[in-house]
Amino acid sequence: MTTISQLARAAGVGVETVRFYQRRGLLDRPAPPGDGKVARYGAEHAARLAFIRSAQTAGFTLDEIGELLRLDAGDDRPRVRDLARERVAALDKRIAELTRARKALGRLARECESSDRGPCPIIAAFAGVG
Amino acid sequence: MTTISQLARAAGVGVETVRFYQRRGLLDRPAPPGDGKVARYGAEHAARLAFIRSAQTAGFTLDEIGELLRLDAGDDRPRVRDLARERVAALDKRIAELTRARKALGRLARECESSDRGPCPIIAAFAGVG
DNA sequence: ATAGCTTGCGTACCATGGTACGGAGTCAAG
DNA sequence: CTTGACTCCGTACCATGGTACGCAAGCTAT
Repeated sequence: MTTISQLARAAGVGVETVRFYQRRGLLDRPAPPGDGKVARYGAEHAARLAFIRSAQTAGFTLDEIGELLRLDAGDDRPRVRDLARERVAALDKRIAELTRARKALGRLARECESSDRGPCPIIAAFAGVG
Repeated sequence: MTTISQLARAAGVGVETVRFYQRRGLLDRPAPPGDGKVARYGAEHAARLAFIRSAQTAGFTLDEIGELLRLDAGDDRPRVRDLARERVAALDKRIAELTRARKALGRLARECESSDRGPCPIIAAFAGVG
């Protein structure tokens, strides 16, 4: 049983971030304290927080993570798979976009470095000249 | 010489977006109209707008694009190259992150699909069980 | 000439994921 | 018994890239 700041430190996030997740409905607020006046957090809170951070690194948005958490209780595996497939497709799309941008820019940077004569190829490309 | 809405349509953006770029200082406002009362935009505005959209697809932020536009006037090619290299590095980093996420999630999705027995591997992974 | 569409302008709002601040309460140590 | 550290809570603010709204003035078609 820990306090909010210990919970946050253990997960590598800020106290404000924990509260933010609570407001978002991703993380329970612990039961109001009975006699002691500071609420205590337990292992289930730490696990939930770890889940959120894990899912985040897999590219899920907080809204999607909220849905995954609700799904965690039930057993709607087809829905979980749909979410995962959607996310994989979105990741593939984004990776392809970034890869295109990276190649184009890398090429321009090499061209620019290869000579200082004439207009800068990078600027020229954006200006539609090249 | 066109109106703002024609300029926007030609570039495939909304009128509000053109105004947004003007407020950001990326795009000039045309000279106040003399006798006719509607301001007219010329080829240089269209070119500037195209530049912005181009640089955006290369992954530059609007702030960086502002700097590129200022650099376009001068000839500080080393600075342009620095910006391009920074952007390439950032793109590489982001691509690597997304690729990691994509692989992990793709693997989990396949595992989940291969069997409906036991807990869902996707949820289990996020929960730290697997 | 009058309705209705654009223009120009400022301001407010959207999503996304946080971060910061102010104020009140509680707790332990000096 | 006061200081400092921490908690709780709401609300406001940050960056990023727009989108929408409201209003007045001018343009155009009937």
